[in-house]
Amino acid sequence: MKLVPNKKLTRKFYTRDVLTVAIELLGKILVKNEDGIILSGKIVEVEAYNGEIDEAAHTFVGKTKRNEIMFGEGGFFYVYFTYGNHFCCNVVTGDIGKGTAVLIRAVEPLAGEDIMIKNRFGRKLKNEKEKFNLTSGPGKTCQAFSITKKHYGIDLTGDEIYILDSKKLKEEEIGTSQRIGIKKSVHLPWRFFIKNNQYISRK
DNA sequence: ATCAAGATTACCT
DNA sequence: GGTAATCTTGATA
Repeated sequence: MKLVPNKKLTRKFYTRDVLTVAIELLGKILVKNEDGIILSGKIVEVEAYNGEIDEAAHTFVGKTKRNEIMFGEGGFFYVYFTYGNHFCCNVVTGDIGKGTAVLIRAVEPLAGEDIMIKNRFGRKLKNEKEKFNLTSGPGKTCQAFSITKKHYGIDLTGDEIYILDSKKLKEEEIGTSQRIGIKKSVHLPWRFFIKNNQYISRK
């Protein structure tokens, strides 16, 4: 797919197969622009979820109030709350009715890193090592970006939360593994990450 | 109305 | 390496 560097990804990008979108989202730039505060990060780790064949997907059981947005058109934001503490954010993919989405598991901070530090720790960094604990997981990323239920259903082709294009990664730069933290459909190799990146959640 | 599980994280040994 | 914390959601009655 032909795309222009540093331009916002369009609806067409998102309304494709979930695995294709998941892999191509690596290296792209997640941007949040709210109340004049701009936060951004390079996407370095994702997971694909497909309710049609994947028991771990929230959409596997059919439509509920929580997963409704995942059954809509691609290019919308699916945010959910889990384990009593954490939000996780996803990019809905495919056509209406598919129930597929990509979980953003980790990013590498770009703009607004100082604000992310404040959002995560409420203080300054204690050491250099702590820097890599900023956004190295789905819950951490949402906390750093102040992403909550309030952002459920946002249109990613809009101006509040969106994703910028970037140069396509080479195949050898991308790693694949089983997904993390699930108990069903564990075998599916649907986690994708940028090899040797310091911000991925696990080796 | 009640209950069990969960796409996690931080902290412990 | 292991596990407690914490509460929304979805299922069952």
